Amino acid sequence: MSLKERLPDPQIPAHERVYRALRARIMHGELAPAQAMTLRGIAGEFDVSMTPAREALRRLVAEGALTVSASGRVATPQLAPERIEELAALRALLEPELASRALPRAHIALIDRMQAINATIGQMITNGDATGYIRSNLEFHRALYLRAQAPAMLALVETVWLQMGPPMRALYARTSTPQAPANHRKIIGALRAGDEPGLRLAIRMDVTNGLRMLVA
Amino acid sequence: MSLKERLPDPQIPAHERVYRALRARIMHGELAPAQAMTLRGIAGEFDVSMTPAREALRRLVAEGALTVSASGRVATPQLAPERIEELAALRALLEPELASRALPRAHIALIDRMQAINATIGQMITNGDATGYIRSNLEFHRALYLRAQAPAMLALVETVWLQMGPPMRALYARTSTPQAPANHRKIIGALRAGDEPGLRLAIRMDVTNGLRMLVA
DNA sequence: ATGGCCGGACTGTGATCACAAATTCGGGAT
DNA sequence: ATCCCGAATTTGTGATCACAGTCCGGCCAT
Repeated sequence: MSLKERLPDPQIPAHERVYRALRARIMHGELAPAQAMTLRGIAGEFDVSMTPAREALRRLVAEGALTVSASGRVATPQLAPERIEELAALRALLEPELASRALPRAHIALIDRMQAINATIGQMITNGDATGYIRSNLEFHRALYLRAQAPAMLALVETVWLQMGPPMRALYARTSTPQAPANHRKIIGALRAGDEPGLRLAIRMDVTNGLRMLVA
Repeated sequence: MSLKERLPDPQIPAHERVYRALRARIMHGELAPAQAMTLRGIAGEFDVSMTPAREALRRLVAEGALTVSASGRVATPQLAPERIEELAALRALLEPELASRALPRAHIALIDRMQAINATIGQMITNGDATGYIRSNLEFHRALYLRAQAPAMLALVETVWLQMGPPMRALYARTSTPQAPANHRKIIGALRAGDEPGLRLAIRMDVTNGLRMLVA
């Protein structure tokens, strides 16, 4: 053995696989704030060596999804309330712009899909599935923003989502009555009506309502 | 020799040193678009092994400063005009907000410093120092935005600056009459007057004027 | 001369190891 | 019981290497 043994590695590199898995965990709120992780721990969990594990972690640190202490230890960040408000302000700034750009390209099929996703969100709430709720919620927004044809802007918003992952988890640990579906219905309504100002407002409300619950 | 030989490595890790150097190069427009680089080349240049070189490059890729081909080669991106416009739109969206938040905290010393930086910008222009011009220009903006107490927002803007580095270089290779100082004087004036709407407008004009030159 | 092909050099990926710093934990003194 | 200190373990950093895929050169056939 030792230096060969390359079995199911078609196309996607190991560091990418680790990165995607960890990123999903963080964004969907599966990790609590200030949760520490070690290179060897991650490497062992994904059955890779330290090298790809280190690359994946470093990449997440670069995106602000993880913080690194002075000694090099990495952990999910413990955000101060002002930082959470700042991230929410960024969402309130960027997402209406993305929605506005997507509006002209939002055809019926998209709106129907968003409505379906919104139904899924309702199910997640009744099931008490916090992770599934967060994931579906982001999927709802991403489905719309993808139509904006603005990859750089979307990438920025996604890093903001990433940074809000752990706080979101902490939120759903204490409260349990999200009102996202109602806001989302307003978004869908504005889309149907082609009402650009209404859409911007609905998006902003949806984003800042989530915030209000987070810091309250 | 071989595995020891750790001479002047106090505090700052090798991968960080490489990262900072490359980041500055890119952001200040020292690298042309579509400029390729190799792991071993970077490693050799900074007298480190491939490992820290790889980490530095991966980090820059994560920030959008570099692109990686399907085969793993990294290079500075060759941005399509729509991408450049998108980045400029992001600046126009984020920077007025940062300026607005900095306004209440902008004391005289800061304004004086910005005026001094603006004078330096003028020198850079007369000297024909493109890199120095870009660097001073960003320094002017960063000096203001630092007062906004919004680290996440500033970090996002800086990654946008990073992505615009290579195109900026390409710009100053063909034109040579930046009008930044005039816009900057308007910014300083609005700061002195405590005029928030005027400040937002001046910032937006400064940003979009640079764009107009970029795509023209 | 030109177009396709084949070989070698080059490049990124991942594993493994040496090393130093840091963290942790247990025992002893107060 | 509490605090402190030192040793053992754990942890990140960086170097080196094997390997496979890619890229670039010249060479041969047409």
